[in-house]
Amino acid sequence: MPELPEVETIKRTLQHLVIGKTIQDVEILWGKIIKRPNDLLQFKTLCQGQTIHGIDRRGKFLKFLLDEHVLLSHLRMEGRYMLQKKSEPYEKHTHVIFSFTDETELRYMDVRKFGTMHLFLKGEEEKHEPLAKLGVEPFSNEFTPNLLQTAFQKTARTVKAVLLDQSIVAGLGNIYVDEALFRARIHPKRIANEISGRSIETLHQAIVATLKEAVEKGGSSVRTYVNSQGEMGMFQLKHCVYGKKGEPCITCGTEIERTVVAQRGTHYCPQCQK
DNA sequence: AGAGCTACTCGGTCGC
DNA sequence: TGCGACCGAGTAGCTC
Repeated sequence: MPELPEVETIKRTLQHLVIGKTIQDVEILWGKIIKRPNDLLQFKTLCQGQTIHGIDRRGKFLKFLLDEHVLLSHLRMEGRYMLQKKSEPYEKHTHVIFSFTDETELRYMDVRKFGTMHLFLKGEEEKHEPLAKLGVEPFSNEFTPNLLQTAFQKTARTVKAVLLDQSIVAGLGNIYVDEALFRARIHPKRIANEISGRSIETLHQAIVATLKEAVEKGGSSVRTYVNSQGEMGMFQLKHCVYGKKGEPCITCGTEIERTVVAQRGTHYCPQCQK
């Protein structure tokens, strides 16, 4: 489940692999991945001949910077990119193939077929869905305890639901919300507008620290997730609560519990998190 | 009006 | 072995 640290890791890996390459052709084996433009032939035609000049990240979206266009790619749960030789056979679940003018091609694979791609003219992408309503980047100066406080004050949703809301902070997902809440010792079901300013400050620090450590470790490898060079991220070794149901809390030894909050499986320590 | 739900997209996995 | 429930990110569309 690529969240910000995994997408950041993939971005850095892909930068080394595809910057400077020119797209010769695009093959689309599962059309529903392409959300914009509507017409698949138009998507192909617009990509053809364009060179990849850079790769950015916004929230959990990858941004491929082309000559005239920007290609947004969201991996959802299990999307992956692989740079492979054209001569290599397609692996299972390969859905979109960007073949370059050299002997290689960038292949998008996705077991769940949930991933999306949007193509925009440069500068247009921030004005439309899916980026238009995206919240602040957690590593930017805009992400402050004050911003969290303002968002928390005006809602009776659970703190977990608010942190998963991409229109407030972009890039947090199920794993890192659980980990950040554990670090901040806040129960995931706490109501956002009932959390003290001091706790919000702790939570803010916990979010930034958790994400920074995860990026340094190359993200988490959950299920089949592998970055585009085939390496496994190592942050899952650092998980304190996610996927640890029944295991002792590293702080107090109490068994980690699993519940459902905001329609998501949620792991927490019933002793430490209040 | 706007906040906050639910349905929907998929297929591997798991439990019965 | 077969079948249905489940999971989950983001958004459309619904309800209250």
